[in-house]
Amino acid sequence: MLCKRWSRRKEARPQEILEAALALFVQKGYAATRIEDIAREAGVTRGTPYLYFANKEEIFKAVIRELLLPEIEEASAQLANFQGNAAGLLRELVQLWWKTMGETSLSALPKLMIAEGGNFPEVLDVYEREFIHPGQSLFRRVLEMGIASGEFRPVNVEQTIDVLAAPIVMAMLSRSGNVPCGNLAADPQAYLDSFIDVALGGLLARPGEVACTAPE
Amino acid sequence: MLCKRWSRRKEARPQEILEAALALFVQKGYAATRIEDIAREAGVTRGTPYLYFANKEEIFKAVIRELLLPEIEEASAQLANFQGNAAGLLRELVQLWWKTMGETSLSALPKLMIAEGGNFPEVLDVYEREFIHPGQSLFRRVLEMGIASGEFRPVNVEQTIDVLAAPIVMAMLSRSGNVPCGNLAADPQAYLDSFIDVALGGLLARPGEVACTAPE
Amino acid sequence: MLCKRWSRRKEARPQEILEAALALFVQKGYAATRIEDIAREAGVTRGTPYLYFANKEEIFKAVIRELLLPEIEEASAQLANFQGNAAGLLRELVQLWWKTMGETSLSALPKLMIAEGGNFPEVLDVYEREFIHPGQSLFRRVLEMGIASGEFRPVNVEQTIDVLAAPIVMAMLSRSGNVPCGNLAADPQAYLDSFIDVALGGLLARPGEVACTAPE
Amino acid sequence: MLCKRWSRRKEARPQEILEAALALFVQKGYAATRIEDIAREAGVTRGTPYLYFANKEEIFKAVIRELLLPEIEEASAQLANFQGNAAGLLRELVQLWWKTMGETSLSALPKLMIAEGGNFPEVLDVYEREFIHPGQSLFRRVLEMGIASGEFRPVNVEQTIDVLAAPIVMAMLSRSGNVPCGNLAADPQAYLDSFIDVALGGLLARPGEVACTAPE
DNA sequence: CATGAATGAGCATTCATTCAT
DNA sequence: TATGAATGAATGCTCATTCAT
Repeated sequence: MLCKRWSRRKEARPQEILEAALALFVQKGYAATRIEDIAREAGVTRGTPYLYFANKEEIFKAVIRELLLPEIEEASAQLANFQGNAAGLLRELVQLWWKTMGETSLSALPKLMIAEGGNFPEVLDVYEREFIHPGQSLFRRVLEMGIASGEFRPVNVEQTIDVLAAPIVMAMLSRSGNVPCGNLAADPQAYLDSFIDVALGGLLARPGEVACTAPE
Repeated sequence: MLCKRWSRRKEARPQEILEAALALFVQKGYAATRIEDIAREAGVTRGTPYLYFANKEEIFKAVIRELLLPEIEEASAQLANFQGNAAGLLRELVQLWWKTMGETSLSALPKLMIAEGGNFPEVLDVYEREFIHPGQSLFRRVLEMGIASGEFRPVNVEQTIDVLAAPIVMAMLSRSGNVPCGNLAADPQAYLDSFIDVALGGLLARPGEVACTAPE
Repeated sequence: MLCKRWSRRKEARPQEILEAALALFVQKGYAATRIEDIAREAGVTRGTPYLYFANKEEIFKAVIRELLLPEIEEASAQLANFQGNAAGLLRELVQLWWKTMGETSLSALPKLMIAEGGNFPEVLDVYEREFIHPGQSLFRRVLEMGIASGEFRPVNVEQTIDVLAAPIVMAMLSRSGNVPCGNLAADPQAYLDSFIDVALGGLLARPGEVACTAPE
Repeated sequence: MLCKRWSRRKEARPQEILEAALALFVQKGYAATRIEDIAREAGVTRGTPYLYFANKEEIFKAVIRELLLPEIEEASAQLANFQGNAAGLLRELVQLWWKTMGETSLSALPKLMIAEGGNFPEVLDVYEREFIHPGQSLFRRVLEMGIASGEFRPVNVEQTIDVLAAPIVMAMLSRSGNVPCGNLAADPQAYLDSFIDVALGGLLARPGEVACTAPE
C-alpha cells in the first residue's frame, strides 16, 4: 500500500492468488479456507480475488485447471518417452513420476481430490480423466511390455497397476502437510527405492521360477 | 415421527448421531457437514445432538473416540494372534486387516484423517498412536520374523512397512465414497490378491536367487 | 429422586418455584435466568414449572403477584397504624419500612422493577399502584401532619416524599446482590440512622427559625 | 440506504453503534437486546457491529469504556474545582453533578449497573472505582470541610455521603426510561431543590441548636 | 485495477416449551 | 403429578460477495 508491493505485473496476480489458494486448500481444506485467507496470503485484499474469479468455487476449479492441469501435461510429456527394458522402465517411471509430480505442487492433487472430490464431481471427472487414467496407462504400458517380453511374470495387469500406484500416491500425500503416512515422509527417496525393490522383486520372472510354480 | 418420539431408546441416540456424523463427515467433509444434516440423517431435529455433545467439534472427536477407536481395538485384538510361516502370516494379516478394518466403518479413518487431520491435531495424534503405530508393528513383526528365518529377503524393514501399508490404505480409501483410486474399488478382494502376489514375490527369498545375486 | 425429596406437600411446589425464580431473577435478571435454573433451584426438573405456570412470563408475574404483593399488603397493614408526633412517626415509619420491606424478600422489588420494568409494563403498573403510591401516601401523611402542626417546616410535600424515599429504596437495592450503592450495604441500620438524623434535621422547624424566615 | 452506503464516515460507525447499544441496553436490558436491534438503531445491518466489536459482551464493555468512562472523567474534571463555603459547595456540587451526569448519557450508568452489574463483575469493579468512589470523595470533601469549619453539624460522614448520594442516583435512574421513582421524573430540578433544602436543613449547625439539644 | 466497509444469507448454538412415559 | 428427551424458533456470529471510492 505504502510502498509498491505490486511492482510485479498485474498478469501475475491471478497466478499468485491461485497459488495461495492451493496452499491453503491443501492445508486447511476448501470449506475452512476463507477468501480473506487467500487474499492475505497472496498479498492483496478481500475484493481482489473477485476481479479475477467469479467466486470461491471458481477459484477451486481454477486451481485445478490453471495450476495443476498444465503441470500434469508437462509431466506426462516427460513421462511419455522413456525407454529401455521393462525393469528399467519401471524404475525410471517411478523416479520421473516423483520428480515431476511428487516434488512439485502436483503432489497436492491426491489430498485435494480425496478431501474435496465428493463436493466437486466435475473436478473429480477431470482428475480421473487427466491424471488417473494417463497414470494408469503409463504403468499398463510398462507391465504389458514386460509381460510380453517374458521379463515380468504374467500378473493381473489392471489390478497391479493400482497396486503399483498406491505407494506413489502415498508418497505424494505425505507431502501434503499433516497427512499421516507412517515414516515415509522423512525420506521419500528411500521409500521409493524400497518400493521399487519390492515391486521389481515381485514382478520379475526368474529362470528357476518357471519350474518352481508351473509344475505345482 | 409425530407418534413415536420415544420409540428408540435414549441410550441409542448418541450412537445413532455419531454414525450419521461419520457418514456425512466422510462424504462431505467436516466443515461442509451441517449439524442439521447430521440430525436429519439420525432421524432427530436440530437441537438433539446438543443434548449429547457440546458442539460440532466434540461430535467429530466423539466419532473418532466412541465409534472408531473401539473398532480399532477390537480389530487389533483379532490381528494380534495370527500364526504360521512369514508368507502365511503376511497373507493372513492383509486379509484380516481388510475384514476388520476395510469392510467395517473403520475404513473411513484414512479419508477422515487425510482430509481433516490438519484441523484437529490432537485427533491426529490419537490416530497415529492408536492406528498407524500398531499397524506398523504388525507388519514389522512379520517382516522381521520372515527375514530372521531366511524366508524373506533382507529388505529395509521400516520403509517396506510403509510400502506394504500403502495398498491397504488405498483400498480403505476406495471405500470412502468419491475417492478416486483407479479401478480398485470395483473388486477390492482381487486387488488385495494382486497386492499379496506382488508383495510376496518381492519379499520371498529363493534358492537360486542367492546364487544369482550374491555371487555377482 | 432416590429418596423422597418431595415429602413436602405438593401445595408447596408453586411457592418453592416462585421463590427460586425470585432469587434468580434478582441475581441474574429475567432474560438470563433459564427455566432450568429455576427448576434446579426449586429441586424439580424442567417440565415441572409448566405444571403450575403457563410460561416464563407468567412465572415472573406470579413472583410479583403471589410472592411480593401479599408481602406488600402485610407490610402496609403494619405501617398503617403507627402513631405519635410527626418526628416520631417519621422515625417509626422508616424503621418499620425497613423491617417489613428491607429485611424481607420485598427488598428485591426495586431492583426487579428497575431492571425488568421496561419489559413488563403491566407489572410496572401494579408496582406503581401497589407499592409506590401507598408508600408515597405514608410519607405524605406524615409530612402533612407535621407541617400542619407546625412541627415541620413548610416544605414542598410531593418532592420531599421522593427525597425521603430515595435513601430507603437505596437501602433496599443494597440488599439485592451485586448492586453498587457505596458502603451502605455494610450496616444498613447505621445508614438509616444517619438518614433520619439528616432528614429530621432538615424538616424540623425550630423556635428561632420562625423568626428567621417568616418575617422576611 | 441503497444509494449512500458511505455517507457516514467509517470512524463514526463504532460510536454510533455504541450509542445505539447504550440506548437499547438501558431500555430493554442486555439480554433482551438483540444485535440486530442495535444494528437497526445504528442504521446498519447485522454484520456491521462485528466489524468493530468481537461480540455482544464486548459491545457492552465498550459502551462503558468508550462512551461512559470518558464522560465520567470529563464530569469529574468539572466537579473538581468548585469553591465557596460548605453550604454553597454542596449546592453547587449537586447542581453540577446533575448537569454533568444527570442530563447527559451518564445518567444511564446506575440503571445499567443495577440491572447488569451482577453478570459483568469486571465492569462493576470499574464502575465502583471510576464512578462510586470519586463521587463519594466529592461529598466527603464537602462534609469534612463543613464540619471542620463548624458550618455543618458533626454527622457520621461516611454514612451521610451515601444518604446524600441516594436522591441524586434516584434522579439519574428517573431518566433511564421506565424506571419507577415516584413523580420526581416530572421535574428533576424541583426535586433536587427540595433535596438540597432538606439536606442543608439537616446539615447546617444553628446558633440556638447547641443549647437546644445538648442540655437535654 | 485495487480497496475494504458493508451486506445478508447461512450456520452453530441456546433454551422455552411440549408431551410420551 | 413429575420426568426429561425432544423440539424448533430465535439469536449470535461468520464469511462469501458487492460496490462506492
